[in-house]
Amino acid sequence: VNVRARAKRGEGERLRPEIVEAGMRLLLETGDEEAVTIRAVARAVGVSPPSIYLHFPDKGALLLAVCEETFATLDDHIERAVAGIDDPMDELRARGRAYVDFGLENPEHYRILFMTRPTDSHPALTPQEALASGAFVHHLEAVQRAVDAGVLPPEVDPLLAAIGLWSGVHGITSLLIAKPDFPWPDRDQLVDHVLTTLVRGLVQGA
Amino acid sequence: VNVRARAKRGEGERLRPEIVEAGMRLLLETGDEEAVTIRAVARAVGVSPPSIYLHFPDKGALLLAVCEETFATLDDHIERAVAGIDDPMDELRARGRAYVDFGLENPEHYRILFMTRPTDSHPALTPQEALASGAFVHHLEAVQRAVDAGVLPPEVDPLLAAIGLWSGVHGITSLLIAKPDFPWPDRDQLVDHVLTTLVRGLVQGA
DNA sequence: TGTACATCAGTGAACGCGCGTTCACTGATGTAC
DNA sequence: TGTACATCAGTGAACGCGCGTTCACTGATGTAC
Repeated sequence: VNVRARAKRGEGERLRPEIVEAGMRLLLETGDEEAVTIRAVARAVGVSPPSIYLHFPDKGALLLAVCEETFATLDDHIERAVAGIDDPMDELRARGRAYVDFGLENPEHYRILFMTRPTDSHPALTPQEALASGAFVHHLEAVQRAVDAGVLPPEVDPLLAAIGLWSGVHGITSLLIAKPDFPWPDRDQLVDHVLTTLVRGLVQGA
Repeated sequence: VNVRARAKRGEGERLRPEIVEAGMRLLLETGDEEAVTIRAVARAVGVSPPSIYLHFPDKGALLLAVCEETFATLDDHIERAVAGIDDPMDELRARGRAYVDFGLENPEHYRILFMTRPTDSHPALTPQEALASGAFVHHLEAVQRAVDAGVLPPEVDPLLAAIGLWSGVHGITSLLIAKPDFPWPDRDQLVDHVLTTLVRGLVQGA
C-alpha cells in the first residue's frame, strides 16, 4: 500500500490535484468507472478515506473534477493534432480522427464524458460549461472557418453541421467502445468513410 | 408489496417470462440500469429473491435475457415503422427515425443495448448473435435494396454504408440520452440533417 | 377408493462484501507573547 | 530565548446500507400401488 508524506503547514492544497490525478489513473488502469471509489482513490494516493473530504464535499464533486480534467485533456489532444494544418477540410478530418483516437485510447474517460447520464453521484457539466468548453468551441470555429473559406457552401448552418459531424464521430467512438467484440470493419476505414461521407454531403448540400 | 400465486405443478416455467418482463418494466420506470437488481425484480414479480435462481444461474443471465427481449422489441418497432414504404430512400430515412425514436422513448433499454461495455454481471450478445440479429440484418438488407434499385451507386459497400448510417443515428441517439441538458437543436431537424447529409454523401460518392 | 410418497415451486434467514460518510481524535508545526 | 497555544493536515474506527448468493426448509399436489 502507498504511503504519502503529510504536507507541511499551508500546503494542504497539494493533496487536491493528487486526488484528481489518482482518479484519472484509476480510470485508465481499471477501465471501469465503478473502480473509482472514495476508498480506492484514497488508497491510490496513500491517504485515508476521510482525507478526501477535506477537498471534496462528496463523491460527485470528485468525479466532476475528473470530468473537467478529462475535458481539458481532450481539447489539448485535438489542438495538438491539428496544429499547423492550414486546409480547413484537412483540419476537419484531422479533428475527427483525433477525437476518435482519444476516445479509443481512453475509453473509460470517454465514457464518463459522453456515455453516462448525469446522476447524483456523477454530476454533469452544465450546458453552459459544455457549450463553452474548449473542445466544442474549437470544433465549431473550425466548421465556421470552412464556411468562410468557401470550402463548405454558405447555406450550411455551422452549429447544425458541427453537431452533425460530432454525432458521426461520437457514434463511431462510442460503438467501438461499447461493443468491442462486434466484427467492425477497420477502424480508420470506418472513420474515414463517415467523415468523408458527411463532409461530401455538406459540400453538395442544397 | 406484490404477491403472486404459486404456479401449479408443471407450470413453473411461467415465472421466467414474468421475471424478464419485470426487468423490462423496471428499466422503463426507473430509467436506471442499477435499479434492476435481483431483489428489485423479485419484489416486482411478487416472489422471493432466491426464486430468481430457479430460472437464471446469476444476475448476468437475467440481464442478458432482458437484452435479448429488448433487441427483439427494437427490431419489431422499426419493422412496423417501415411497413408499406416502397421507395428505398424513404425507407432508409424512416428506419433512422424509428431507431432514434425507440432510443429516446426507452433510453435505459437503449443504454443497456448500445452504451454499456460487457462486464461479468452484464454480458453482451456474442458478435454472431449481434450480426444475425433481426434489426441489423434488416438494416443491411435495406441498404442493399437501395444499391440494387440504383438509388445508391453500385460502388457503395453495403456493409460499410450500413455501419456508417448506424453510427450516425446512434451518435445522435446516444448523445441525446447521455446529455439531456445540452442545448441541442430540434431533435427531428438534427436527425433529418444527419440522415440527409449522410445519404447525400453516399449518393455523390466516388 | 385410500394413502404413502416423490416432486415441484417456491420461502426465510443468513453469509460476507465494499461502499459513502461521520465523528471524535492526534500530533507536528508555526506563532504570539 | 523559551513556551503556551491555536491551527492545520490529516487518521482510525465505526455507522448503516443494499447487494448477490447460499442453505436448509416447507407445504401443496399429483401419482403409484
